[in-house]
Amino acid sequence: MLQPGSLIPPAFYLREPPEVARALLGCCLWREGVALRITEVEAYGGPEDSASHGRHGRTARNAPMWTEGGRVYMYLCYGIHRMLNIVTGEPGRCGAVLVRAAEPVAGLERVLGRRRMQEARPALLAGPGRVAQALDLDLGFSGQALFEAGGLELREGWPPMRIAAGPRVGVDFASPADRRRRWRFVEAGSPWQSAPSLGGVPRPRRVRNGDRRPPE
DNA sequence: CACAGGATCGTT
DNA sequence: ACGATCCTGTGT
Repeated sequence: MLQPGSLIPPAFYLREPPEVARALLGCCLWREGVALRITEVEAYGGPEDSASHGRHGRTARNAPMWTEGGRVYMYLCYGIHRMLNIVTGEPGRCGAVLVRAAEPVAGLERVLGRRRMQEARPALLAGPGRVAQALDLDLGFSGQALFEAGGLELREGWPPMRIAAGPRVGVDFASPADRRRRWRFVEAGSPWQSAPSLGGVPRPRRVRNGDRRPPE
């Protein structure tokens, strides 16, 4: 039987988003017997980060990004998917980390049911929409404190051996500099990550026409 | 008040 | 490659 690690204290979150993002790898999200070990994250900053929801200043939707670190910011993406973000920094500062992939460590049956899958393959939890679905999170979780027991919690897990960094996914609308910023972090070598893969685990490529070479 | 488009995913 | 699906942010 797996023991929950200890709750992560508020001070953990009081750093810049990329630092918190790296530290989140290996930590476990717990809710109602389900535990997911975080394997992929992305850092987002304040108004100075043109890829961030904070880029236009504080609004009704993104207000949780300005709250104290360790709280949740949920939003709806493409009208369909719910995204789990972990707020960073002091109150009044804007920053958050998007949880993009995880590895199941407890409550697998319930996760399989929510994801409508028969067995645990990487697609079970590879992608931010899938992570939120596996934890059955909705927008009402915005504002929840991860450092308080009950509801959704963040607890200690097993840190990665090595971390790989790359550019963030799905931010083509941002400035060239912010697009290039390497604020996506994954556990190197983990199969539990979304596409495109980082850190030396080539995802099986679907090739259209026999033995055509992939572009450089 | 209209409208464009998005920190995605599953299927074709 | 595409459609789903809804609400935010911006402009008039």
